[in-house]
Amino acid sequence: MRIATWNVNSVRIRQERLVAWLGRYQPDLLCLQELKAVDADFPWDAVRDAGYHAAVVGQKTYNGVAVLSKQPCEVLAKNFAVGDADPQARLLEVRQGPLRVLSLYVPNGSEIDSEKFVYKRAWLARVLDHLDRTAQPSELLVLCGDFNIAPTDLDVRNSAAWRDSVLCCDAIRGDWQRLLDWGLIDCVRQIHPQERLFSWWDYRNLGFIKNDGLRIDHILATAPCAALAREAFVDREERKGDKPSDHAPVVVDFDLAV
DNA sequence: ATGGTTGCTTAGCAA
Repeated sequence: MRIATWNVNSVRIRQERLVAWLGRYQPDLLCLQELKAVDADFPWDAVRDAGYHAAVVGQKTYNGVAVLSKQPCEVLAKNFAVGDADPQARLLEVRQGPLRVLSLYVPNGSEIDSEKFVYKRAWLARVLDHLDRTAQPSELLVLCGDFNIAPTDLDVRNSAAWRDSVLCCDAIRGDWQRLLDWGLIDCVRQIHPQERLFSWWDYRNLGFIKNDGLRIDHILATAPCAALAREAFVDREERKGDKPSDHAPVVVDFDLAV
């Protein structure tokens, strides 16, 4: 079973690339982030014609997440089920057989001394609360998405420059550690313990040309699920060419049938 | 990480 995650940065402008990528890599499940479109503007027909079902939580202008799947999925949650309603569309949870999958778009956080960073950390705390309430580390569970966290300096090409950013600071890496402590494993790092792999390059500053990259898109899995991971890669090629997303897709293959 | 770029929306925000 191939599971992938990709921040497409507008599903409408990336429609052609998305369909081509589905055809090329044939994921069983693809989690998307930053749709930047309401449900009605999602490219339902193109995705269906590519052979995929879709569950979508859209939003005008910003955010928006989806899960595309070869087999139909049952939607378990759109946004957090308890507490104040999150006005931003950043979470979608689905089930396919014994497997539960979340597509997450963690807030970026802007600057460390900002309300947005407070929201980012509170949002991550709500993810943990969601896991505590609804899941167990012993089940087959995968969290996919743009976490806007580079877990270690190995995940940052120019770590000194990014050290005190919202993607790399101690506070946010502490929040990442709490996800691992809950019982989640970074599948890409498990398979490639020492490789410099990046998933995002800023449009600004010629980030890709200079390979000023960070690994902030992740596939986390519970131990029984991570034990089935066989292969993992970042599709850096997808960042090239005309009108790429600023993120590349991340892929993990599991010895798991649906 | 000043600016730089991209996307949505249509001047300014978010990333």
